[in-house]
Amino acid sequence: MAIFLSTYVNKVDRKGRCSIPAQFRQSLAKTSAPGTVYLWPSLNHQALEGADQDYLDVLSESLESPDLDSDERDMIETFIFGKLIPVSLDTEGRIVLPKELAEFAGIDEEAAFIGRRKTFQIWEPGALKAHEQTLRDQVVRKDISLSQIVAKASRAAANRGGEGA
Amino acid sequence: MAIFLSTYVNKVDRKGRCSIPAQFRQSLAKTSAPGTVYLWPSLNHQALEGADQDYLDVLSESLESPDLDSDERDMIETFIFGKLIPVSLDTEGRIVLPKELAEFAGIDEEAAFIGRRKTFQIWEPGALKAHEQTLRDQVVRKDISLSQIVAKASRAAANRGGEGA
DNA sequence: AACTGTCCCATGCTATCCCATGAAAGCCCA
DNA sequence: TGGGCTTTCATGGGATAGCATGGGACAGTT
Repeated sequence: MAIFLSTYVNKVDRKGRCSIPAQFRQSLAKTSAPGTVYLWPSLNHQALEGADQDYLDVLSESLESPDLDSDERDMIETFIFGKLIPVSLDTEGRIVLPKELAEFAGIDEEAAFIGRRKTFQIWEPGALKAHEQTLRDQVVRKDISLSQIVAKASRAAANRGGEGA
Repeated sequence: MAIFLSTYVNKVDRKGRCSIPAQFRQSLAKTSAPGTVYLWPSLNHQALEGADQDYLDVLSESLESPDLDSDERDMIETFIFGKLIPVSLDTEGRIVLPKELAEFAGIDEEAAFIGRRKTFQIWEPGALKAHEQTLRDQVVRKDISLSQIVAKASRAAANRGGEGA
């Protein structure tokens, strides 16, 4: 599965085309479908989410879980798989941003790709900046620190008995 | 088995014909009956459900399971298999929407195809929009996020005895 | 002979492919 | 260490093929 890191801002031309950052492409190259990325509107932000085939396979499998209530399943089927658009890269490594997705995210001339490990997001750069500011305020207000989070997670994993991912 | 993704809105001409989205057709091409789709009225919505031959085979087989109580079996046999209409694609990849089904879903000039992985739905576009709005409100109210659902599902899978994805 | 449903052909639009250009970054050699 | 060279990328435009859509012809049916 591809890993996406860092942030890149690329232009969107008037055909709606946009280069996938070279780093992302290198990561995609090792997946089962190197020439395709999957895009969908984010559930929680005015932004797009993206992932590779392998990630979606995992997601698809987790939907088979009987522990999910049918509301949640219906929602995911409608909002993720129903909105999912497979987009293929051209020989230059570009994708065409589907119109409705670009509109949803308010993307016009530029698109900010932000890596989020197994997935990435695509934002209108201004909206991303605003969003980051909001998050940063929360960090300050809640006094969050990285080492604290790591400590908390590993303590919880230990309590579960050790097989946590 | 074919996988259906994304949403497409196509016109219905005055003969009742309607193009199956090209992506759906490509997916159908790999199934055991590429030129046929099966349609039936949805149990839960004013919409149509569709699938390929292979999916129905699986469904049919699962009806043989002794774990199913007879009410459920009866319901599926009556409302799915009893209402099922096989529809064949013409050389342009179009189907004719059976009148009673189009009426049931309130489809007149346009039809929205929404992929749901192994099946798809056909909605009157306005009705679909309303339905999506309802679901989106639920997402906000319940504060649902995708990563949360994936985490929940994979944790459940681990507890069932697997070693976690 | 009229009607319904199927098949085939025509058309315009949109998306996909291919080639060209310019800038930036890395590399090599002096 | 610095300058020039090469390669990689991002970006742009034009040509081409695929697709959605519409109309007409033909055949089967009643």
